[in-house]
Amino acid sequence: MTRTHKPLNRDRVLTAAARFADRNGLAKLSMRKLASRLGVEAMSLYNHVRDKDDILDSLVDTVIAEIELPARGNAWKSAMRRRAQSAREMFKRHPWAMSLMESRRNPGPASMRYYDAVLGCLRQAGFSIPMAGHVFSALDSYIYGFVLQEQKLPFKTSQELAVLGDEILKALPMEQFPYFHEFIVKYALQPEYDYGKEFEFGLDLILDAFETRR
Amino acid sequence: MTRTHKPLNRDRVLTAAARFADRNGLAKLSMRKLASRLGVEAMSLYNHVRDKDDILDSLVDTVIAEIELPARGNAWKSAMRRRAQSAREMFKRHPWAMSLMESRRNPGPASMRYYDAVLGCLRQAGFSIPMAGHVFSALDSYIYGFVLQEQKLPFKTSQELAVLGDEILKALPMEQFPYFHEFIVKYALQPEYDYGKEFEFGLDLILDAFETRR
DNA sequence: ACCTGAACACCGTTCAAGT
DNA sequence: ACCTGAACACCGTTCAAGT
Repeated sequence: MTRTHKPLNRDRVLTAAARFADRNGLAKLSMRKLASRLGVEAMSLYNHVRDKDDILDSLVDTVIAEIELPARGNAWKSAMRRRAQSAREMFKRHPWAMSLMESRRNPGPASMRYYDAVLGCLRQAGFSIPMAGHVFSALDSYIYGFVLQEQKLPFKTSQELAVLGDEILKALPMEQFPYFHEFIVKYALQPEYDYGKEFEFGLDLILDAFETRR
Repeated sequence: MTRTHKPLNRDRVLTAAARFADRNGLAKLSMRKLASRLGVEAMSLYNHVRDKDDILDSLVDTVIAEIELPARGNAWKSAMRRRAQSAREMFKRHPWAMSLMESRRNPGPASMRYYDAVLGCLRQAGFSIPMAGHVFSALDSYIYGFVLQEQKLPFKTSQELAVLGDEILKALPMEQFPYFHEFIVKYALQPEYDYGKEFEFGLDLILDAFETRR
């Protein structure tokens, strides 16, 4: 509305874009709306970023920079566990980041620092180069895949799940889906069930399996 | 162009949508273009599907139906390995499916059959309900995450990688990224390197780890 | 150097009107 | 029952014109 007199720059555009996505979701982010957030017309943005893809590519790198790098000298397992948790928390703060990582394939400087730090931690822990590649691939696949599944769940808490319970069971006749039905009734609908806890289980399973192959 | 005289129906709309996405990518799929593919105006589609979201939700289910279900009575490990490979092949045929799975959270009938078959295989192999949940979560996280990473690579073959090699190394100064640089030069740029092979390694690692916990 | 108005080539969707 | 023209409220992006 009222003209801001601060000069616009690339960084202000990018942080505004991230804030907008945090609040409204990636789908609603448009050049026009982003510009109006900044008190400017859409066309002005093109003085500071190449195009919308440029913004999206940069957002990926910004978000990767938020992942805690493995600390030097820490035991490899706890360093990897911390990094996995940190990545998962980042995706919780920025749910739009997952869909973005998928489509963007131009790694920025933060991504490269991240790759280097992880490989360095593993190499110093005594893994061979190929084995470090195996650990990296398996761990990152697990982390990304878990977050993806977690985000796909139609509920966030066990309370939300309980509310959905009846509806779910109606769509899930026991004769047709005996095992799925059993799983939901006897396990997932119990108050102590929390899908989020699965994360640690699979993570430690993979870490332990690699410890024996170090 | 020339009017088709076959009557339009929901199924024809959906298969046309899948074909269009296979050929042109999901980003280019619009109601208008899809309609013109079917020899019709965009507005006609709304007689057969609720809206574009309806099409996308249904595509997810269609694509899940292409994943081979674990065969009854097979050993659980080979059944799970086959299903993992089958899922990965499906994502190769339909690269757009991954980004779709992420945003859609309404499981259709094929998804439910899939969940039931996997849980059934694990239960019959002697896993407890919670342990079956662990296996399912860890395995699916790994599969989805791996496919996601594989799709993110900017190259498909080791030849493509070799072509990119110089460019990659230019962006990867050894002083700044010693471990990443080492990894690329000594390992990933070797002609026998194939990221796709990592899939089996991590998959078997997880399967073996669960075998000892059965 | 930075911003903008007008324009272009697109979107998804609604609705009244046609057959 | 199915299809369509016109319309509405949007998109990303270019370009010449303004300061």
